[in-house]
Amino acid sequence: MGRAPCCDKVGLKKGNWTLEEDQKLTAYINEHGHGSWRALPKKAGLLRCGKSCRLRWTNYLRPDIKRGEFSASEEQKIIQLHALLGNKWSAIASHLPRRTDNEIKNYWNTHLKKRLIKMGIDPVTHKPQCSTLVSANNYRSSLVPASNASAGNLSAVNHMAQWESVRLETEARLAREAEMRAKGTWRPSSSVHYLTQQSRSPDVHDLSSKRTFASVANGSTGTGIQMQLNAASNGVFGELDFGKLRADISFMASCLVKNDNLTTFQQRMCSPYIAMSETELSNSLIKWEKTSQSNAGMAWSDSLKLKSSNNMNIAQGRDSSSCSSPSQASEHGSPTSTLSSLDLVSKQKPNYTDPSSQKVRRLCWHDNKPSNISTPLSAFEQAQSPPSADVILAAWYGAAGKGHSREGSPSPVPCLEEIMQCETLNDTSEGSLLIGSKSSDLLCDLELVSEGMSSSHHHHTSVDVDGGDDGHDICEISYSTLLAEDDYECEWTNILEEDVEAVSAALDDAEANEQLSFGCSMN
DNA sequence: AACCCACCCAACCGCCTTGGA
DNA sequence: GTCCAAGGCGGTTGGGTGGGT
Repeated sequence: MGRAPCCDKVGLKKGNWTLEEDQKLTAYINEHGHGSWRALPKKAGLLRCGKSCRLRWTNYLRPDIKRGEFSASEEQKIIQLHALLGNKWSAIASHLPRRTDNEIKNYWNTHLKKRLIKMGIDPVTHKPQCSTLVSANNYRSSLVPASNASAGNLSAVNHMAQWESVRLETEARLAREAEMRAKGTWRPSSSVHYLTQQSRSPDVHDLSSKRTFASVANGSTGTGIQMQLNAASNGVFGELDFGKLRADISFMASCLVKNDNLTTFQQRMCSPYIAMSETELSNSLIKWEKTSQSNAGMAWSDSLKLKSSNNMNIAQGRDSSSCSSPSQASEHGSPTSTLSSLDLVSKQKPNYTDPSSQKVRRLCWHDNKPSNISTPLSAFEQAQSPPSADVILAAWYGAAGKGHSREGSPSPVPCLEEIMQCETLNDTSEGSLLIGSKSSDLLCDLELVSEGMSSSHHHHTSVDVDGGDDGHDICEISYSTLLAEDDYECEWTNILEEDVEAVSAALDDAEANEQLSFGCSMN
């Protein structure tokens, strides 16, 4: 038995809509809203089925839809999104404001698909159908800004797609979680691994007193990052299994080097501001790796229990990010740079959601920059874009390798924080930092909720991991600014109580069973 | 002018999902 | 848990259109 029709179609009109019908439908919806689509045609005096009315409205008559030619950037976006999502037209449409899924679908089928085929690109896989290098390059340049295109290769596109996919999934996840939190139904992952009580530093505040906490560290074996954030009342950060972190970053970097994916990495990280060549960066990282072995035993065999001394007096609403220079940051209480460390240069961020209250933080080498990483400081001082991959990698390495780099800070955690916050450099109020790794079980679903750097904004940072098709896992640190402060406060409260309970219990269990250990080996 | 053909895209079809009873 | 209505979604259709012969 076939499916029953959506409505009784006897006597109903089909085919193209007339102007009169459009006017009737528009007038009715403007006055009454659409309500039940099934009932609408009768009420509106139309001899159409409800479904037909709905489609006509959503795809054509709705006032908030944009019609007409697609811009180059829209085309580029459609191709990118199609590479990630396939024929998920509604999902694609959700990233193209005011465009309907139907319109995008049609445009794809009639224009873009053919264009790709002409270029020798399989429109399904987005990979070259044959070795038509010129066409493939054209394809790449249609996806990658010109400033980047020269440095990349086609694999960059695929990786970008994977990364973008992760980002989209993370966005969706965060949205889901936010919704759950708003409903008070959110719970941390059941497979949470926490640090043992013993591993916590005395200077880390007791969890139960934390103002800010929302951490899910989905523990697994191997090379992942395990973090626990015991957010102090005056800021963020607590403990981190830096042995694993370092091992993972090290592994990641070697994979990147081995697999010739640094270009991809650079592109995704920093676009036009790539100060080092791929070879230069590879060599630097390898060299650094060798030279760092000597102190690795000490620096990485211990679980570093950390409290950020770079917590920027958040409780007082101050932080170094609101300073216009490192020296000012220092005056505001942030520690000064000592070793070959990172420091922050804050600059006013253009086009920010709230320019008056937001500052841009930029990572740069302040002094004693590692000699084997030739990052020209001026390039970053002048740049109006996120720092390049070498700086970020160097930041991780610098942080990891030196153990710590700041006076008064026993740990590199501040550097991690800086890396996260560096994402505020993005042109929008949200962004992400992505790190690839070849470990198949790279873990980590960490979420940090902290009070924002300014009094009027809260920042939401998370780390997520997902697997790429090519065997690489991708760790994403995403960042967003939540502007709906009231909602956020509500969410915040909900999280706090639940998490304190959950984490306390987890800590107790861990302590009792000695399930968790830190100071993982480096291999 | 008439015909053919390829192309475009609005609209349709049918399956799937969701949410309420 | 089941049923069902409503809406969402993606694949496909077919009428309109324009260019070529």
